[in-house]
Amino acid sequence: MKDVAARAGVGLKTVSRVVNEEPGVTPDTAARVQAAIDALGFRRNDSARLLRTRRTASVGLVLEDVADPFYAGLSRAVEDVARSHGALLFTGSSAEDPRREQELVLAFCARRVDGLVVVPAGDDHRYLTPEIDAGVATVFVDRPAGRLNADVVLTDNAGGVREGVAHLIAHGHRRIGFIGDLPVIHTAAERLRGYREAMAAAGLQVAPEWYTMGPTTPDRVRAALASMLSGPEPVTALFAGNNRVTVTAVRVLSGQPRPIALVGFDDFELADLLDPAVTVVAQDAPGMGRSAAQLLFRRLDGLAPPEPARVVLPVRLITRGSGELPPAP
Amino acid sequence: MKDVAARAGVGLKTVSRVVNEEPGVTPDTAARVQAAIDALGFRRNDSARLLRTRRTASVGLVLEDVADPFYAGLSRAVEDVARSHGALLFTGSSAEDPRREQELVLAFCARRVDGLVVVPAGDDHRYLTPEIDAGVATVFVDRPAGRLNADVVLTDNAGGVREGVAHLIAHGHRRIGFIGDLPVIHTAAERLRGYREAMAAAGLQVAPEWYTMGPTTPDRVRAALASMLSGPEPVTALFAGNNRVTVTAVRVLSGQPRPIALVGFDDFELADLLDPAVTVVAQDAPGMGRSAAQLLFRRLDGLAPPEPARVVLPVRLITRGSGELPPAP
DNA sequence: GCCTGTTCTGACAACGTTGTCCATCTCCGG
DNA sequence: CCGGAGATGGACAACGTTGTCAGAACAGGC
Repeated sequence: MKDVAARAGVGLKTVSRVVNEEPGVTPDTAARVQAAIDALGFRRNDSARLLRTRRTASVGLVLEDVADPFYAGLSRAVEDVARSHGALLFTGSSAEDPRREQELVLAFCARRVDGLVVVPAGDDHRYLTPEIDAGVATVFVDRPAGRLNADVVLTDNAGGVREGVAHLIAHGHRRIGFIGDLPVIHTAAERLRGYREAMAAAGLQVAPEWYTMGPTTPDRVRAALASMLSGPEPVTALFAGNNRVTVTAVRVLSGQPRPIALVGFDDFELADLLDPAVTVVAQDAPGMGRSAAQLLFRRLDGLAPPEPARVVLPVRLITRGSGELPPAP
Repeated sequence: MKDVAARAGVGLKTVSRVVNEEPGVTPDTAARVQAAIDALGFRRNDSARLLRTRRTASVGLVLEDVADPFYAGLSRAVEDVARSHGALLFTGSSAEDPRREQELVLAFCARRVDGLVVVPAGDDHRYLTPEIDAGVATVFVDRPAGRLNADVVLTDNAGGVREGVAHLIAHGHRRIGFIGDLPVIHTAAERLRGYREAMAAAGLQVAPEWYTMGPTTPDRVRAALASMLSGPEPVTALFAGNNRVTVTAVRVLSGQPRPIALVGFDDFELADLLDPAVTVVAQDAPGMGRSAAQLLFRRLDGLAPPEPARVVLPVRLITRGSGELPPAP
């Protein structure tokens, strides 16, 4: 910038004014400065600029795994909102590891991001208190923060499962299985709650071998399903607690002699092309990302009330066939 | 930092030394400084640090759409490599719009990222020359840069299609259709070339109505397919030029009286569960991301030879059934 | 006691911008 | 011709770090 000023024969500040299109520069000198800029190939250093202005125009996004289609959609929505506010996006995957999440979050804070959108892993986010007090706007998505009262955008997990399970009950099922993710994951616990509530609301007892919570690896899901389908009181229908469970369940059930009804949480591509097509409780990933990001920027612009907001997005039951199979005799 | 120094009764530089774990500080003073840091909740400002050291420890990733599963996998791989080198990742989606790509790239450069991984949109990337000359390491992925000789990591698109089409020919097909993306997209053009070469190699003529290039919206794919399947010489097999085409083709073909053989470029989840299961030419998205990022960091560490590298990753034909259907009589 | 070398420590000037404030210049009305 | 307003331009000090260098403190050898 100094070089540009020298070449154009003006002061440093004048160059700054031209670069920022501030008023108070005659067209004549502006042109001279512009020529010098072009000649020297000058590019403003935004790092320095942002150091001075104390706004970095960037936000950090921490989620479980960018490669997961659900988070990929969420991520894109956050990006779009950020762009519309002129901000750039730092992204990082926590892989469901609280330490890695903390590392990422603190790295973002050290870079002085204006705000943070976080899909929290782990159950204790008090480490964020000093950062939030220091002014980093923070919005949690998909799950609430642990031991911290902060903005959060959620899906109606329990309600969605209730609806899905009620759907199975309405089609005559009484013995319904549930396979969920690790119980420490908030969404997984909520979904289990929805399952229990729906069964209770219909006056149905839940046998302990009908539900199981744990890692959603294909092997474990396969084993869990096998044990639900054998025994004296085999289930006639299954509610799959997430995407990965649903896919594995479809694989296992397609090799099953009796048809087993299935409803899955979270929609996925091609669900309608399978045989039978898979009924799902669909959540709106881009919608969650959008809400979270919008809330974040409202905070940054000082347009949100001081107390933490809690947004719960509705889900939608998409009936496609697999949930409408009658119970095998 | 000044406050910390004052509170600990030491000089500014000593605090800096403690924070950076530089040698030459007595344990005694180090402890005093640390206490002051904790008391004041001090966090080093990395923006300022990086302004001074002239290394931002961050790289920019520009791709078409983070929400696309292919790029999501690529993105995650880049992130992992970046993390292992202690760098943070800026992400942005170009939506296949050259102007938006340029905006993103220049914004990243203005932030002085150390390097750039770009899935190029458009056909002219000369705007990057000054940035590259200024020292921003740049690696292109999936497609080469337009009018610019730079590092690039590609998939063997033409070879993959040749293999897929040869597979169809081996199963007795002679009239094979091809539906590809916009011809300005390098990968689309390469795949068309592969199709032509495979047909020519087998001594087969290609009727003009057997192939078509354009936007891969469901409507257009549907229309293209309809016209290939009608007429005096209907195709008996189809090669789908990408993911989205394959999915639409599966939808259309499932409603078709005669079975039509199908091979798609790029694998997708559940391809094995469809009926018939879909044969694909699989490319390795994480592998591409990894290669590109590794190449980038080798450049940054000065370990790569000066001339631009060109890496071509192999593809893999995964036979599942849809490509083995015999031609309808 | 003095010199030498070895630790430590801190002042100071960068890094590349922008905000503040003052100096100049031009133009107009009185 | 003068005073003042309004435009234009530039000097300087931040922003929060780190690299350089020189000084202070301390020990050891003669």
